[in-house]
Amino acid sequence: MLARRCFPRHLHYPSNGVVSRQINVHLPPDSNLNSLCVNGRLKDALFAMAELGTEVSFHGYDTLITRCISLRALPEGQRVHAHMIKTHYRPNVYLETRLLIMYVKCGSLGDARMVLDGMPNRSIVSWTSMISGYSQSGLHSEGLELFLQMLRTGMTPNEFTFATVLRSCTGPCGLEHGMQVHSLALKNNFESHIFVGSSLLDMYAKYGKIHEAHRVFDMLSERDVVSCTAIISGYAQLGLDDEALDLFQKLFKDGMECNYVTFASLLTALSGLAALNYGRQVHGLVIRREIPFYVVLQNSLIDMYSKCGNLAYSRKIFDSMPERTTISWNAMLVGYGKHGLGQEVVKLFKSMREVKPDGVTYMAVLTGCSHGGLVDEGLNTFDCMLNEQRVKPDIEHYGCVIDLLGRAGRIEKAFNFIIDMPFEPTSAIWGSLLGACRVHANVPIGEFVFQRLLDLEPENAGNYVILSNIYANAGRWEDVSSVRQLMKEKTMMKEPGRSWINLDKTVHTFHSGDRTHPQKEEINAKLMELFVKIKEAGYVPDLSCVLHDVDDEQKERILLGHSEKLAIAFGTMHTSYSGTIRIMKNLRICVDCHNFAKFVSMVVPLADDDMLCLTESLPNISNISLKDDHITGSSEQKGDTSIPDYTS
DNA sequence: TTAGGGTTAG
Repeated sequence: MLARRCFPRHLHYPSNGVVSRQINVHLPPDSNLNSLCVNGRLKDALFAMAELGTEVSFHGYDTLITRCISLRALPEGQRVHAHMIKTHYRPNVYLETRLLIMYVKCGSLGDARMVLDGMPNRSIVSWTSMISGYSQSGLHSEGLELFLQMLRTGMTPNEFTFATVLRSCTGPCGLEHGMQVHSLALKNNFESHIFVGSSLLDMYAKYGKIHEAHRVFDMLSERDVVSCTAIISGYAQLGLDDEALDLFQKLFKDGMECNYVTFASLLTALSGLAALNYGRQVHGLVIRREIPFYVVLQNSLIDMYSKCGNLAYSRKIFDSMPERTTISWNAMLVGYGKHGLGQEVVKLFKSMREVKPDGVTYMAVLTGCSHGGLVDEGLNTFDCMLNEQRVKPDIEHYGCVIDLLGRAGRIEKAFNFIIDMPFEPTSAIWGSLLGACRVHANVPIGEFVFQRLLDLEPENAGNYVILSNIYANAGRWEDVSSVRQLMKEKTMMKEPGRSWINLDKTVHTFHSGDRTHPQKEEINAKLMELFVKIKEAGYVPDLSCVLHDVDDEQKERILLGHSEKLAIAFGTMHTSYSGTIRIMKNLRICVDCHNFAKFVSMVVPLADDDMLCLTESLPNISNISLKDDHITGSSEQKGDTSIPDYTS
């Protein structure tokens, strides 16, 4: 078009008797490089480049490098770079930066750094691209070091640089560095920039500074799906699940945009809350909004259903996945392990072919074996880990083996394993063995372990309680008194046991021996009714769970007052017997309450539907909708379109 | 030309 406009009008249309002049259009010699690249003929373009020799222009090189970047074509990119050197072409800052970016995108950081180091002049884009390369490869200290080097040259970072370098603020000194970068961002007026702010709040959340993270979030000049997801995820990753859910509901009401990452993060919070109803509705929302079921989201769903007690549904999702990552397998293995299905853990692990196990996989298998009582399988797995040497066991893996041996009653073997392991034992390791000493009544090792724990965490009341438990179990009531006296002197208080149940949007909390609930008489009557029924079914109270020197009748009474039993009795009073009673606890359940719950499940009849649900296919949950500021199920739907629940 | 959020374990 431009060339045409340059020609005088009279030369375009020769009139009769006038001989037209021959027009020669002078295109640059490398003009065909662009069309070759655009048409996907990179190899031909490179051949043309070689033929052209020194006649390749700035635009020609730019076209070639851009194509190499988009194709992540490293060898081809190297040929372009080599051609520049061979023909003594002197690229400008822009073109050298493009070369650097090509190496970064192709994962060749060493070459990228050589380009940067050889640049006589560098732009902010050159620096930022190199820092970004380091940050994306997890080379955080290199990224930070380069950032400092950049500052020393007097270069001022821009919003891209801040958003990038904040990702490198991780590890032991990351918070300190991050706060310094934050100061600099403030000075340059970038704190409220949406990309910089999102990185900042994410950095603070990852260090547990959730208030600072939220403050940055509130300061943002605008909000988008990434910044909203980052703050929700920040709460969820810290285990502040209620807060994550509340914030999601608020932002959702305000019209926040959601994508698969938002829902994956939200599902993490719902898993922590064991909030199956919300989890189901999020699943429904994902379907209704036609959010793509990327692997990350499916992994979150597997985890949510298993943590909410709906393991069969996790497996349905797992089996339906067209593609699985190691995390998908880990989530499923963890699910089986948490449900005590050790055999399933081992079976699934053995069938794991499509992806390689990682450290989390081994943790899941070892804990699964530990909870399922599969000692030999667990030890074999650990040996396998040592032999293969692909994943190096860390102290947590050793901890799992100690737990495995301890739970199985092999206390001395567990003790020797601790002594021989290549790590300094932590309080968690000794704590695991102390728990095993309580279960398997090993007083001498228990006393030794308690002394080690006294050195490591003298203020942990739980260790004193377990030791007193060990003494109580051995009938050494004087020692029990001594330990309790020691606790009193140190003014230690064990966190009291507490259970709660969510009924009709109200949370009912019970403490041990609670007599404060308005329905205490009915609860007590129901408790006695259940007690009689389960005793007939074979339940025998486990009096060893009582740590007081009282007679057996008194021990039974104390056991019956445990908060979870009160919550169970209350649940059966108000929940249809065909439904699930879901109780949350702040502490681990005692053995007697565990047995109590199992027997109650046996004597309280389930409706046939619950049993049938196990074999049902994925139900249609597209009718589930969001109403007002709460996520609720639609009351207008016909038939049962909810995801079935078979956890009772 | 350069940038931000994500799933499993403990």
